[in-house]
Amino acid sequence: VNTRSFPPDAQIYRAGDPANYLYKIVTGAVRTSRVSLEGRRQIGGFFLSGELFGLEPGAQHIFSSETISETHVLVIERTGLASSELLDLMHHELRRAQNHSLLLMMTASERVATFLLEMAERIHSGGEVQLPMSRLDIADHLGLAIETVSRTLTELEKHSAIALPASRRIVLRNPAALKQLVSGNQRR
Amino acid sequence: VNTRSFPPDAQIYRAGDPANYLYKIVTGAVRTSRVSLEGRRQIGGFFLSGELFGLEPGAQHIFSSETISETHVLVIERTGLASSELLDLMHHELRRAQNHSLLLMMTASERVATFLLEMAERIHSGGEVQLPMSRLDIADHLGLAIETVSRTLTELEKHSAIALPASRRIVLRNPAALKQLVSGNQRR
DNA sequence: CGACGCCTTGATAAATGTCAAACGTCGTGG
DNA sequence: CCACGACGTTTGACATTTATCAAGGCGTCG
Repeated sequence: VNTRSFPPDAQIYRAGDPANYLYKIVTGAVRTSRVSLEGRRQIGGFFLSGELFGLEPGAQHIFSSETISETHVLVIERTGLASSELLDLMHHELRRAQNHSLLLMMTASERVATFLLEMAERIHSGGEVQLPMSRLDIADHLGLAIETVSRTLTELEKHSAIALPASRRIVLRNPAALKQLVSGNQRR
Repeated sequence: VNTRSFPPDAQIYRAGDPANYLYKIVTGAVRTSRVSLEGRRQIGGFFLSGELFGLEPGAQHIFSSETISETHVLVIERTGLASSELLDLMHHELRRAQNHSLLLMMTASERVATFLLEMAERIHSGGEVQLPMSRLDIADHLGLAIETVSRTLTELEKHSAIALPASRRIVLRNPAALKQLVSGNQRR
């Protein structure tokens, strides 16, 4: 169990690298990504303080991973983990991937609302979310154009579901409205 | 290790049921599905002869599973599997889920082409695919409207990438063109 | 102050969804 | 044997959503 530090936008591992290590974030934020044949970038997930990433099916990484901000990680040898632990982590990843698929079948505002609620939950900083990632990162995670993400956010602000004191600070003014949006009970 | 048979459109297990068993298809075809809060149906995957399904994160099923045609399965107790086997299966599922996410970020024709190529590979019946599932099933798997799936198929037929001797029989007349489509090198 | 990166906004085009109708196939019953 | 009806599929017209292209604003850091 070793520790390492990375500046912003540094690559921690690349797709194709052997997947021998897991990483636990001490401070900072990380995204995993891959570029499809068509040239589209997919962001598999975002990982925040206290979260674990780097676990992948097979011996090699399919996704690359890059830091978003300056990041300190604990490096954990995969071989040092009991298979029951591995199984648990795999469960978690699988569920994440399945939910991501579901998310990608939603409309733009549903995706954005879902994303915000999830982020708020994971950051648990009382109604206000400080996003580490750029709009483009969010767009590539949600499968939307960056302009659509931006427009959707201002739309949510207009309906006073959220407030945007700064572009990366988001106040969940009305989480219930967001949840309702996710449940699709209202069409606009 | 037991064996069971189901008529078409029978439910094998439901979301929420304890996930104590895996199923190996002897003959037939199965789909796993769930319905989101918004009422959209998502089909997680299709499973064909020889394939294994029913493995899910956690103790309960998240997806339901239904037969598509008459189906015979081998029922396998999860507890009877070595954790290394479980891990392998989980790997496989995880990769499937990740690829599904990628698919859902593609355009309609890319999704359909990808789907056809994958099906052809799994059925390996020499250039011709006999699809067990309905257009609606395909649509709910690809995250498209049924009409879009239908239109895309006739479009592919017009470009003589495929032939449609019957609605559920598809001849891959030009797999290279399909692959090219998937790689996004041509816009229409 | 100025330049750069990121974000937003606007105008327009393209893709996809929705609603509706027609078509084909297949099985049933007259 | 044929007519009918049910169901899945296709096609058409149109509405809506989202992407694309282009410009402008805003904040930060030199």
